[in-house]
Amino acid sequence: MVARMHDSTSPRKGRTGRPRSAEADRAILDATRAALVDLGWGKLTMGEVAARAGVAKTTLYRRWANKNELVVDAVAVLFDELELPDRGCLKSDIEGVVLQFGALLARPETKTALMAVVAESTTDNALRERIRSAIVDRQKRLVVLGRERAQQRGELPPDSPGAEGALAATQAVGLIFDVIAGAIVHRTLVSSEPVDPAWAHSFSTLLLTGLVGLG
Amino acid sequence: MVARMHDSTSPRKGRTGRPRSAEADRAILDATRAALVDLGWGKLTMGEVAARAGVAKTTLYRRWANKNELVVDAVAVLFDELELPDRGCLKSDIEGVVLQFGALLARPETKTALMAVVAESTTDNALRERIRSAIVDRQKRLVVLGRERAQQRGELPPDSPGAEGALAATQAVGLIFDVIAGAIVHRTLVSSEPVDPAWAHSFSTLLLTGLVGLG
Amino acid sequence: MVARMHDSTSPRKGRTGRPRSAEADRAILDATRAALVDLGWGKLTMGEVAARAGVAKTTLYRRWANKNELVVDAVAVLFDELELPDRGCLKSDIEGVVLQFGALLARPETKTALMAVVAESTTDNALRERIRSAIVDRQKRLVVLGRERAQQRGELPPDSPGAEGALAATQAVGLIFDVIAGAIVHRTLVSSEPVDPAWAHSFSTLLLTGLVGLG
Amino acid sequence: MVARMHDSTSPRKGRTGRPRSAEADRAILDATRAALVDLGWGKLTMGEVAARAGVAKTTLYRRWANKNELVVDAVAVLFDELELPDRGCLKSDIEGVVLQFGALLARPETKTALMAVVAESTTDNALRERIRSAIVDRQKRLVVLGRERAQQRGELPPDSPGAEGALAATQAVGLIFDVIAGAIVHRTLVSSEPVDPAWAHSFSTLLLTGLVGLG
DNA sequence: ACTTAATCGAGACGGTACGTCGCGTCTTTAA
DNA sequence: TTAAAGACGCGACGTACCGTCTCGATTAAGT
Repeated sequence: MVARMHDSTSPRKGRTGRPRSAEADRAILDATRAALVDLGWGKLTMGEVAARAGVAKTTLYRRWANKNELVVDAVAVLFDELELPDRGCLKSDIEGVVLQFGALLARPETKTALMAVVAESTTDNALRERIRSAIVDRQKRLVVLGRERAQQRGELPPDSPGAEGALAATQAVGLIFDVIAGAIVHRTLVSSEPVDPAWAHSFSTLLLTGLVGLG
Repeated sequence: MVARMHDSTSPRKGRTGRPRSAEADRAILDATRAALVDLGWGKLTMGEVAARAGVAKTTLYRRWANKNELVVDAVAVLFDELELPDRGCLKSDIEGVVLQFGALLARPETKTALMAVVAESTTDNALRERIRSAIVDRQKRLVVLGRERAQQRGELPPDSPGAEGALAATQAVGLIFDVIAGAIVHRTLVSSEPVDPAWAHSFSTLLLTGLVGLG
Repeated sequence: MVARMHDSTSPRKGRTGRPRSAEADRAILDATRAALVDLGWGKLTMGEVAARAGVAKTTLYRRWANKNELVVDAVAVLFDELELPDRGCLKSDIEGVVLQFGALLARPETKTALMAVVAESTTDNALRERIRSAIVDRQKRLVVLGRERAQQRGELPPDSPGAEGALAATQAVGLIFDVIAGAIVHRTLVSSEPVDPAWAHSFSTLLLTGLVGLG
Repeated sequence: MVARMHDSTSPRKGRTGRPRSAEADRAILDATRAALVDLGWGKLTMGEVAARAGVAKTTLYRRWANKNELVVDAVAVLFDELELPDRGCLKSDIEGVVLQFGALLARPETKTALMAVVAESTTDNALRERIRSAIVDRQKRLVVLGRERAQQRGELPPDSPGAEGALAATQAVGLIFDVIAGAIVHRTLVSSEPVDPAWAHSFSTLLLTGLVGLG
């Protein structure tokens, strides 16, 4: 189910009949997020979402094919709030974004939704692709940006020139992203301990100087 | 559901009544893993597991309260196969365990089951606790062991003496575990790229020497 | 369970939503009767009825709260086939209806179902009420009709005028109904002997002339 | 299952091993009657009876093969209390026994148990036979006795002599028994109205003088 | 006293049916 | 044509009892 059933931007010109309610769209997505917080993924039902949104089940299915699609759309927007403020040095930049991401994952709807859709994606390639494009890849910009800033400051060596260097840089971005996002997610969801300033400090130290520097 | 319904280690001394069948335990867990491979998390049903195990559904529910608890126990044992072979230096040891863990997560039953139960655990504290005790905490041994070995070899500084030092060491183990496990899980399940020797090399380099060394 | 879950007579005017399928109603009641013949009360299951009716189990439960209620409704209609043909004199009329009722109770589905629901009704007031309204009270018409006819023929004295007379008539109908129905049921189900013309003759003689006349 | 699994009168001579507990027998039958009152036939479970009797389920099944057998044994004794006191005339004798039987059937355990086993017997011939021998036929003595008394008093004509007359007398007893017992059972369990002196009077009048005499 | 063996309680076992819940679809009336 | 309402077929759920089967612990009668 890659093809969207739903595109609120198309005005559906030249069509007859009663138009779809834009308000229903908003109410459904809001209800989905709220229900996710209250019930979690497993207890979330389409009927419940419809009831909370004051809408018939038919109206949901007219827009989204199933629970996964609905939830991905409902939560994708939540991840766009991450930013990389310039705190003057690479270490501070890292700590800042780590704390932001940690705070985001501490919120119940974010935590629940992210894990649920990722879990579902292990058996649904289309869903995995959708998550990557809608959520994950968009956040790699933070790593790219932080890296560029650090190179300009001289905290990191510049990329090697040429195609090889570009490839190495891409791979480095991927690696760093997996390490940062993975560590935060694992600490929050598996170890279930908080991503607080002390941990952010330890983590950024490890990331910058390695195990030897950790002491 | 804090109290365990199931504890195969206690021999139930002095208790009356017919004892639980140890063979049923084993058959159920085997059937769960097999069904997980064939059907995936979403299609896995208690009835199917019972049928495959040649056991009544009641027998499952007598031991596990629901699908999540059962799958955690069924999958937990898979993680016990991880080892830390002595490859002579810290870097090689890390690469070895990273590759092992990566291979484990590449198997469908591990991947799908682990993500699903972690997702459910975001709204189920008892389940989270069970995951931690049955899976996560038991694997921290690998980090502890690798650290000790490296200290004996002189690759890492020894722990500071006294209570403070012990605390710092515990925190360091937790941090390192979150970083290693988090990175592997994230690469496998979110980025959906393989944990191969090249990546293991890059990752262990980053972990040992930090971003500067990655250059 | 005083409120009816099921009322096929109300056309639900002005209500919204998909209406209940009248065909499903019929199919379910037919299937219930057929299954009753094949399986008997004890082996009759809701799932079996649903399967025979080509209907989902939920559809049964949407209409009837349990097996008893369903069977009462399924069997009630069978009693409507009883008639009081005009055979010219009271005694013949009685013999006719006695034989009809005896034949009805000889059929397996009637016998097994009636006794089972009556047995359940000893501890279920709602069920007893349903039996009375769906089966018993509707057949009192036969007694009322037979009595009127006999009065018109002069075989029985007319009702006394006034309220007292009406009350006495009502009580007489109740008494006669208990005697006739009770005797037939008892002979069939407890004594397990047939209601044949000879017995019908003896019984109607007893009923008309009393023990002295039986001599 | 006509053969008894259980015979408390045999001392089991010459057998070794622990003897059966006579107290358990009594406790089980008492518990069965009590549970029948509280729960009714449908909700009565072997486990419940065992728990109330302070006995293991095994102990029940060692003595009775199933619920039916147990309940028949538990309730048969209740019907032996009926008597036919000599009140001087046939009509009074009838009213007396009608009221006795009515009072017996008004008690919850009697009512429930009788209907339950009769219902079950519609699909179990052995059970029907057991009921007839243990309960029904034993009460026909009341009709025989009352008839003889009335004949001695000259209220009823004597039996015709010879084999034919004996047959006729047997059939008359059967008919009268079905009418009396049937009417009382029907009024109590189906019409669910009380068998009080007024009704007993009307009924005995009908029985003696027939419909014409009923007025 | 010591064996022998049937009984006891407790409770796990393989089954069957239960009545409920959520899914995603279909069918109605109203706007 | 869409909307709300709600019935539909389907399939899994988790529970309740069934009647059977181990268990270890009693409890006599026969040695």
